Amino acid sequence: MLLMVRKYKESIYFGLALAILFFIVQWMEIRFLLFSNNIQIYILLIAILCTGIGIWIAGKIRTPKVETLVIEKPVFVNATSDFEIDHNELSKRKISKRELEVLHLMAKGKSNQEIADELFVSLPTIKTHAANLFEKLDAKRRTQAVENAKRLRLLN
Amino acid sequence: MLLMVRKYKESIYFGLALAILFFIVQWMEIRFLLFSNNIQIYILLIAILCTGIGIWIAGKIRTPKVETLVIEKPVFVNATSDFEIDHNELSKRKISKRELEVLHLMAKGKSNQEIADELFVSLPTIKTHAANLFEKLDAKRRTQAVENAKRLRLLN
DNA sequence: TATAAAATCATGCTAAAGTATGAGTGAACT
DNA sequence: AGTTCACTCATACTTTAGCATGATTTTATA
Repeated sequence: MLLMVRKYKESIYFGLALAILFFIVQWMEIRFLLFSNNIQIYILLIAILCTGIGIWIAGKIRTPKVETLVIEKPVFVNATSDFEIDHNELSKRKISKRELEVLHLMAKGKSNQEIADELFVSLPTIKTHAANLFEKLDAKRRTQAVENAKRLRLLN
Repeated sequence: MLLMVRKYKESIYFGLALAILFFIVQWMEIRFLLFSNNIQIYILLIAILCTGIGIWIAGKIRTPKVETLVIEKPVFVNATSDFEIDHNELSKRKISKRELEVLHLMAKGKSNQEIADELFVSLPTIKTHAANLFEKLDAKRRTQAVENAKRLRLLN
């Protein structure tokens, strides 16, 4: 309960402010201080007041514009400097030789057409290989496939 | 004159909005649609509306209070080659901070739409950044851009 | 306070990527 | 001989990427 009060503090304040406003309105009506024939001015005051409240609320609830600075912290994991492909991961994911070949060329930034030309096969073939790779690497796009493959040590 | 309009654009908009609001009020009064005996509900609507407007205005006129958030990103490297970003290459190619940000997300395998969502900007904006990046990295495709960036030590 | 640079957004377009589905071929294995 | 599997190709389709161009707005800076 108390936690909820804290969490929605601003909203509750706003509600309270509105409630108080209405008591004032009521009171003014009763006292005949309300210039009912000139309601515009009255509404103007409400409008300006509430706009002010809105600005105040915004100031309270606004999230500060965060500027992210990424600091790369090196973590030494493995003293061997030379890359070695993870054959275990390869067979676990049932990635074929041809698919790996396509993956390599994809990682080099080649287009499907370029890969097809390089491997002397047709464009649809490369697309099939690519689709199979995405499936096997849990990727939706080639960039993601390459990224995942590097993470899994299938590429360097 | 025109400059003033520009400078106080938000205020002018607010004034105009208020004016329109009053015309509506006037019109409702004329039409007898205004529930004058149940004015509280009416005022409630005005109050909520204007609070919303206030929040909107605050969002527009707020000074960007930047707060730097430092994220330590663990980078797995082998002992021989620890990665360090080549700031020289960055400035030589005039790659801006925002562009580098986009490049990082591209390297993670995100789509333009995902990048746009993550950075709270529109899709065309990301496309522009991407196009500029390709130009600056001598790349034709995003995969190639990422590959080149890694080669130039702008990414790891 | 002008000016330049960076960042944003839009639109209309073409090219490429990706999806879904089906199907043929040849090698390897039992 | 039959089965499995990698590899190949195709067609039709949808989505995303990328290009060109121009404009506005922010932000930094001289």
